[in-house]
Amino acid sequence: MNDTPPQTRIQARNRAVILDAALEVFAARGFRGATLDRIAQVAGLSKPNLLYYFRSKEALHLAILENLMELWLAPLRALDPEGEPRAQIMGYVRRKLEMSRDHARESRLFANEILQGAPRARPVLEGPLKALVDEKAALIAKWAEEGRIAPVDPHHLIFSIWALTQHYADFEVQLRAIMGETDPFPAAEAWLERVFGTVLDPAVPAGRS
Amino acid sequence: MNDTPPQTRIQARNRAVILDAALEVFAARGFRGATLDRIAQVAGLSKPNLLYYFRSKEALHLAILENLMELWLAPLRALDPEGEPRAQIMGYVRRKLEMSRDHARESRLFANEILQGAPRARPVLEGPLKALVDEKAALIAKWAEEGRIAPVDPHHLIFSIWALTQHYADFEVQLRAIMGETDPFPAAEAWLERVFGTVLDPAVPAGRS
DNA sequence: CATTGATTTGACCGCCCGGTAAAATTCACG
DNA sequence: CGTGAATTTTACCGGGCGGTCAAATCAATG
Repeated sequence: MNDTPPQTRIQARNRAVILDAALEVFAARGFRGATLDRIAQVAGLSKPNLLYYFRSKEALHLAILENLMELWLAPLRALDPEGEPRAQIMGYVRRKLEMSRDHARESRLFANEILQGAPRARPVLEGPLKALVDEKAALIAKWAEEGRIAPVDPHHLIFSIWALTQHYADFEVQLRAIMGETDPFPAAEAWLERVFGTVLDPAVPAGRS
Repeated sequence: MNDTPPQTRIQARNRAVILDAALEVFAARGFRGATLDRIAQVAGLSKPNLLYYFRSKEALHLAILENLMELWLAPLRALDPEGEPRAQIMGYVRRKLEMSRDHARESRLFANEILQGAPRARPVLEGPLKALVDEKAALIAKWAEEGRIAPVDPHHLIFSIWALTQHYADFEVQLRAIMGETDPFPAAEAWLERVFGTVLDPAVPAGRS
């Protein structure tokens, strides 16, 4: 499985620099909108030098995607079947929101990729992502059946967590246009705690008409 | 104000065809990823012919944005200060979800634009959009003070409605990868009714720890 | 310090892109 | 059906794009 056998220090450093620059540019402009010239410029290298480390734009994008998958799936993977259900789900919400705050570029890169039909990420979505989601959805469904959380549609609950947390990274420009310079994350955390806290509370009757 | 004085039938038809094709292509690939050749091809015209109706790619994109603004703001604008608060907000949620179902391309075009820093839509965001949101947020705040809905942060409530509804259009590929071919909208509608129904219910205590 | 492999550079290629010019065609109207 | 305006096409241009190549430079080892 080790397909990067001997790696010099220079290689390690330059690959890292390039991946970071490419993340920046792909996130800000999408795959087609990004140019190798710009990535090379941000990385502080010449374009042919960049292509010495990654044989094509496509390969570079795929390398980023692979690098990111573990980071991206980790918060959901950490949902613990042995833990207290509501605490587990609230923890997931919190971790996802932290992702939006601390890894906004990664979030925007994914958003760009999916918006444009996921031409490169499709296999990951239909493979590992689907498997993980199905597994955790089953867990949440079990918790609901046992009455430890309110009865919910597990898939739509997960989609809601994605939507609400990622929105703060992906649509940041819009939020700032409306809210100004104030950091939205403290209020967002309180709000999301409130939303999912009430909707998961088994003692709360599903909203009256 | 009438800056399109005499418009022939051919002009009306071709402008409409072009705008539709451009919406399709911009939504699927973003501004930089879209090409005039492709838009012309989808519209069934030659590229110079397309440029006879819109003087540049930029102008075409702006025309779409202007066309869309009214459609896009309408659901929020319809929030009626005289209506019953919860019914009004639930109606807004429903209208926005309908937008995602019936105008997915428009949603994705906006998402692309905002994701990439809103270089063209910024004025609209900071102008009319902010004004409308501030107005309606004040209305929601008033309703909350009067105890007619649960106390909420009005801005984050609105952001949540955007995030949850638009997610079904913008991330459709991801949803389908996980859920398969089944239409997600019926379940989505029930779920959103549930979420906002409980979170707005003044009789429901904010979720316990 | 010489040699050899790793790294970097400059010059370049062919293609695609946004856009233009002008000729050719079509249309509306008397 | 003739005429002038509206529309469409053909041919093209300059620049930027992803990518290649061979030469130059650098780094590590004996």
